[in-house]
Amino acid sequence: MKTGCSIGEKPKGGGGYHFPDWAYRAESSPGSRQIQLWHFILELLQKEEFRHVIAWQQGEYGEFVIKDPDEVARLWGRRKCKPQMNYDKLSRALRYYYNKRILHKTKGKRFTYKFNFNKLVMPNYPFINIRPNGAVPQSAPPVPSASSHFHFSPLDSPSEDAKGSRFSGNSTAQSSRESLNEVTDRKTNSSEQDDASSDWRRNADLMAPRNHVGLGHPALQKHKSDLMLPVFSMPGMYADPHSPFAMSPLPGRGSLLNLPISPALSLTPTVFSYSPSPGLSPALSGSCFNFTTEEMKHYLQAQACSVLNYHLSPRTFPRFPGFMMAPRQPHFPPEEQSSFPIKLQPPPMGRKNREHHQSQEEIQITLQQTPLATAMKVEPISDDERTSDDDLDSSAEKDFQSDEEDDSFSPREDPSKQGHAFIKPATPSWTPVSSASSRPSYPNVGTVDPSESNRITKDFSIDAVTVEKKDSLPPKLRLKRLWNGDRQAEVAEDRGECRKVSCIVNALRSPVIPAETKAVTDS
DNA sequence: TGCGGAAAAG
DNA sequence: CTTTTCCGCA
Repeated sequence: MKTGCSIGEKPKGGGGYHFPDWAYRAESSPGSRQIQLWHFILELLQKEEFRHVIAWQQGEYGEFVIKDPDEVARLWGRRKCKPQMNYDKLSRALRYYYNKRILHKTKGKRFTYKFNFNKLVMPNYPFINIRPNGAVPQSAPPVPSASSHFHFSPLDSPSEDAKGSRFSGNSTAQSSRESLNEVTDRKTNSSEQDDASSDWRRNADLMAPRNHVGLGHPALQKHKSDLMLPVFSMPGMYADPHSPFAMSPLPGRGSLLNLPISPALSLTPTVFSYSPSPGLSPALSGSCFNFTTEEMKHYLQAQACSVLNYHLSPRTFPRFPGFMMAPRQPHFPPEEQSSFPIKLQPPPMGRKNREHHQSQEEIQITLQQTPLATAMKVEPISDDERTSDDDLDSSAEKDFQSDEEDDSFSPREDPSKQGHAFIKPATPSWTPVSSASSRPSYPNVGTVDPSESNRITKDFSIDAVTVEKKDSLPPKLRLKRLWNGDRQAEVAEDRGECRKVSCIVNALRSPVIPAETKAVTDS
């Protein structure tokens, strides 16, 4: 049973790490609990075992290459119990991420895609991790430093305006509090280069870019409460230097991030996410994220924030405790699982039921075939609620599954025990802003390349539309709208959740909020 | 190869 | 909703 197919496994309890309840909540994992493809990809990328199949592309952070498409598809199919899976299908799923801005294709490079970190949160991030004090865990290879600057498209930082102060600037090592503020602020600079030292804040902005733009939509806004990402420190985790997840070697602030979320952020969906498409403005085109370690760190933090703010697809983030994976990592037995029969699923159904059902038999797969497959890290929470626990240890049997398995943790424990810091979202203090409805202006659009702009425009439209009219939208828009809607809903939930937790954030953010609100309103 | 619409499944 | 399945189009 791999987890994949089966439902939940129980975790084992043992070692578990406990995550806050909210981590287990449905809200946290919206929708289907099933693992999402991007998450799966990330898992593969984290494991060395799969390095030959899929790996981070050097040079560009977040960019990865599927070296063996068929294998990846197989693994994915296995995980989802879709024996018929192939790269064509998998890639379609990947393409759906384009609009969500979770991923984008690196043009010109075969089988190469890039995560849009602006949108994703990587809980695992060590950076994020926070130790109370801070040190950063080390291990990670440095983030690439390369060139280092972020180049974001102007889009990202749409209007630069905005909020004004953006960051104060200190260095990285700020207190978490500061972080919060920063986050809150969004803004950005665009691409410029910053010095390394530049703040990540700016980076943060990047993440948040959309806010401005979107700002509006008061209606939409949900204010999310402040959330904090849970972070764990896990040394060792992503060692891959190319991995965006890599830990930062830097000593910096290690503390946790608190991620406050700015109300404003939340709603707007991604309008500007960074999406470098080649077509984009020249500057953008390259797309890229290059950063120094520090920057990366900041960036990540910011991202985290942003994610929250953006509220990506709901499913996207935090919910997975697994994701956070704590310390478990050390053990994945690479071995493959032996063969275990997978549950077959019915033949492909696909679109209109095609007739060809192949025999399911084929389906039966022996997993082992794939040497690669192995334990993967985490999966999202197990499907069932059971709480499981985590499996960290579960080794053996589980392992086999491990590749897919979910890790669950025992719920409700005090995370602190673990040593990881886990932060829950704070309750929001502010009240929702409201509604000023204004249509957003579309700054920068001009700069964008057509395709991109197109997209953006769409988004904007959507937002606007959303605010005003819901139903009339064309289907596509409507979908997007829904998406947004979802988020809103989540927000609400989050709040609740947040409340549970104590947070720090509130105080900090207050100042910010007003600004945002104002901005929105003004528009 | 890659893209994205459409329909359907869960 | 997200992903799977198909498919037609570059």
